[in-house]
Amino acid sequence: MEIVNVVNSLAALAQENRIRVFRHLVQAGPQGLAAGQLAEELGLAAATLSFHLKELKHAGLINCTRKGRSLIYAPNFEHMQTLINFLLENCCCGECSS
Amino acid sequence: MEIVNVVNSLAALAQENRIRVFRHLVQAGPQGLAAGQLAEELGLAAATLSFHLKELKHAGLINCTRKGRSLIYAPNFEHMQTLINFLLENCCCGECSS
DNA sequence: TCCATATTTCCATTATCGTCGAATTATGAA
DNA sequence: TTCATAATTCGACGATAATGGAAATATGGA
Repeated sequence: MEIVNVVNSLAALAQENRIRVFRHLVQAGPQGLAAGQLAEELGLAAATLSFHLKELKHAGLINCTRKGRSLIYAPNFEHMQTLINFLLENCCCGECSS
Repeated sequence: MEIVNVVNSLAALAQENRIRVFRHLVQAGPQGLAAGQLAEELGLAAATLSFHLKELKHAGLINCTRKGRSLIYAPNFEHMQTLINFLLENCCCGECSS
């Protein structure tokens, strides 16, 4: 993973509504959730949620598939794993081996 | 760690110059580096670096001690470990055990 | 085709971020 | 005390982010 991707991924997660969205999707699991359901459950305006979903998707943290009229969003666990590995790899210096 | 601290820490790292500063400090190790030395080695204006150091310090990612006229900055490895543990704890769902 | 639903894009507004020169504060040495 | 060095704070600027109403796009059903 390039450093610019790391910065983008961290920036995507470094916003309260987006981290709520992401964790909600993590809790929902691999089968994902529709955008509308997310908007209702998190109390976000559709346009606002769409903006944040785009950010998370652009960073590679979530995937999107269509199911009928709905767009289903789910976490990209592999990307998250890569991001965490990068942080562990560069920040741990022995003292903080996991 | 509170979620607001997580957001603050991620936001602090989600900026190219700040991640450069942080990783430079990580590489320098626990003995740390003076602000002026950091500024020179990273090619940053003193005021700019000071701004970023304040952000990192406020997030708890680095510590600061005075040594004569110089202020020495060093990574806070414990904080980093806590942050990584939070991410692992909340995002891993079995698929991505480290 | 026409309509309803789901979501995104567009737009404007407000707030915050990143930058750096200049001024200020803090420390140490003569 | 006076000066030099180290770093921060101040001030201003341009750039980007966050928000949500309104309009546009996409899909499916009648």
